[in-house]
Amino acid sequence: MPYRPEHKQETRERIVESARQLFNRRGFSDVSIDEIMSDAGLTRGGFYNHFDTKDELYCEAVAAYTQCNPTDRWDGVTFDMNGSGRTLAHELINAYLSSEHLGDIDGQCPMISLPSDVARAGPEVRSVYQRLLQGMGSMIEEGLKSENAQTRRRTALAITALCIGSMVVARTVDDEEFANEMREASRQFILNQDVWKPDTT
Amino acid sequence: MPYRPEHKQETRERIVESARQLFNRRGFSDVSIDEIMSDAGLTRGGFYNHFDTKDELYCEAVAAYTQCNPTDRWDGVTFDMNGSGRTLAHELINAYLSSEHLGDIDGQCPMISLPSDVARAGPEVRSVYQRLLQGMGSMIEEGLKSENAQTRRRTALAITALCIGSMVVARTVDDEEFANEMREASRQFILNQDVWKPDTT
DNA sequence: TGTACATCAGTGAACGCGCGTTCACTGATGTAC
DNA sequence: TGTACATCAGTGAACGCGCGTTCACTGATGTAC
Repeated sequence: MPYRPEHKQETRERIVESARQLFNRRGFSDVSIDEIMSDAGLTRGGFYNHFDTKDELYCEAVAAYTQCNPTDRWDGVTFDMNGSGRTLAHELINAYLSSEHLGDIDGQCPMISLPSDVARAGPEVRSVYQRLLQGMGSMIEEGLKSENAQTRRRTALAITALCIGSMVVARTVDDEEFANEMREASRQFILNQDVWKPDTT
Repeated sequence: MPYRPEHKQETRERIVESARQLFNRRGFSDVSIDEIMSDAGLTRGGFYNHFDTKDELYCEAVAAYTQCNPTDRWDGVTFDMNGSGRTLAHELINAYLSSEHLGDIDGQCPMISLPSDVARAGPEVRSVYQRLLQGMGSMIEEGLKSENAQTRRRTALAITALCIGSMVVARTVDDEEFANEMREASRQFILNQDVWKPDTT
């Protein structure tokens, strides 16, 4: 056994992390395997020791985001309201719609950076993406005051779409001021809705 | 003068229209000039009689959508509520968030099909895109009841982000039922807001 | 503790292919007579 | 009305390049003795 058993796994994770960041920045098609491998401190040829095809890496890179707890990921960027009675849903929304998250292209949620790419991708990637989406929807739903279940679910879906949509749109424009106006308008709009659990307002 | 003076312009428009549809379907990078030209009934070489680079065509293809009146474009898919007191904003939202618009990949608004591509594109494309965005925001703002101007503008921006976002997200998932749930939940959420001009409810 | 060895993660040259772009040409067309 | 011609939109072979993928190899490593 020439290398420690964890060695190969660690290299693989390094490749996935490089890929995730590069895909976030420039999409799937415009990033080459050469670039990913060299970003991970390796050379082209080794890639196929770890993956069968570039598509397989694409799935893993999108899934990689799911595997971290979202609160871990956004811990550094939550607003300073800790210790208050706010729900997880509020923390999530404030962090998700923060200017830090908008600027953090490498660390950004792939639902913001990759929706068009995923819409054209194969069923594996798309189902990974849908799981992310439903996870976010569930977290938001938990913060809503209890009316009938269908209303809650629908409201949660709409708010999820608004969180993602405003950030997607904000990322497309060059005009940074307009981008932040869009982001902040959406954040206020969501928080001002009369749908949240009473202890969160 | 070997051809009618409009001849070249017509060919050019045919190329732009083919490009717009193919980009909508598969994005900028994954569509080749060969495909576009052959879709327009032409061959590769002629492309450079009309455009200097592929990027120039990209700008025109996104802009092409702006040049039609949005109400013209969506006329065929508006809900059957004509003659009622509904505002243009309501018509727009119902058409934009219709299942017809979700399914019409070729004719779909480029803000839905291309946000990730545009986020990575050059400043020309991005500014064309921003104009589309602001146009939609203005149309929605006209349907809002008059409070102070800033509140109106912010509300309009959030609703714009939700219209686009829910459709972007709905397009990414394979599960058609979930996609339509997302779309319909967002549509209801928007129309149920207590922000619209009284004559529209 | 020191050495010889088998393993396999990583290397880098090479492949075939499709791309954006170029260019010498062709032939359909409107015009001049 | 008929013909000869100049124009230029459109053709298709060719280019150089970068891509995803393959493969014979190398050399760092943990293990056996």
